[in-house]
Amino acid sequence: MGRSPCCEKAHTNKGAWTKEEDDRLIAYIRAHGEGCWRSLPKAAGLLRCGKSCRLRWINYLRPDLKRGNFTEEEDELIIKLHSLLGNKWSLIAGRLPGRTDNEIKNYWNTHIRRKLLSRGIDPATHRPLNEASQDVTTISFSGAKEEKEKINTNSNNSPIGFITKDEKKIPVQERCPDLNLDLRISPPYYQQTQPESFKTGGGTICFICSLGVKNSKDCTCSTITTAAGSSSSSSSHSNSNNSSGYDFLGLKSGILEYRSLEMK
DNA sequence: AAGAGGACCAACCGCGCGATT
DNA sequence: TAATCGCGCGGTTGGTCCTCT
Repeated sequence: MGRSPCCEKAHTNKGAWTKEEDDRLIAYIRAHGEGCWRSLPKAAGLLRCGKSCRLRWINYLRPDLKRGNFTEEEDELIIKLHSLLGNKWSLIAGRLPGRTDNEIKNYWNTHIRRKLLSRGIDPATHRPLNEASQDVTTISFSGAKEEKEKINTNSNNSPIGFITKDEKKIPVQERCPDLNLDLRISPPYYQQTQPESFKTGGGTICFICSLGVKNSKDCTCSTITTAAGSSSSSSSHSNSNNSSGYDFLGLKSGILEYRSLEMK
């Protein structure tokens, strides 16, 4: 299937953006909103391709971006999410308010990779380095049992650092030892910036909506408040449930089929 | 002071996917 | 049903800054 180039490369600027280009882009998007990236450069008077404009806006110019260093909490959350999702930077970014996929990707490659390596963890598999030679490609809870013996031989290496006292009593380490279906984080950033049409009466939105998916058939906004409020935790290391808990990644509600997730 | 090498990060590139025609 | 469009994603590149020798 053929594919036309995204822009006339001969007549577009490349490389670093100038202040003037930034100003033009910001002014245009303020006036007309995001979208139609293909036609935006011409309309905004920019000699850039649409993709370049989109990237510049999303990664650098968006007003809601959080600049500055990552906090320790963000570090740990990224590690946790990466162990679940692999290199799905956009999904990970969706759970970190004000952070972009590109920023997280860069941060992962420059900081967290080293951090994990220094802990003796393989950044690709989130398993101890001396297990790294095994080809682990799929997250599987049922597989934990089968690997029990293998893993027991490496019990001197603890996984990513989220193990609890209770878990230490049982020398079984799952592939994703911290994959807690009750895992909860604070409500996503989108909740605060959602247009009114995305808010339910109680002000809580579902996972789908939190990712910015509009009018999805999977939207459970109408039921999530009840579900979150009535959920109970069976995990030994879940935090104390509160009624504002968030259905992390939609695992509890079954929106995300975590068993089919694959790690690269 | 200056050069080398590494770290960091903005930006580019190619591809996949869903929507549209 | 196939072709095309437009967008978004993940991988990679290249320029700049920093640190070390």
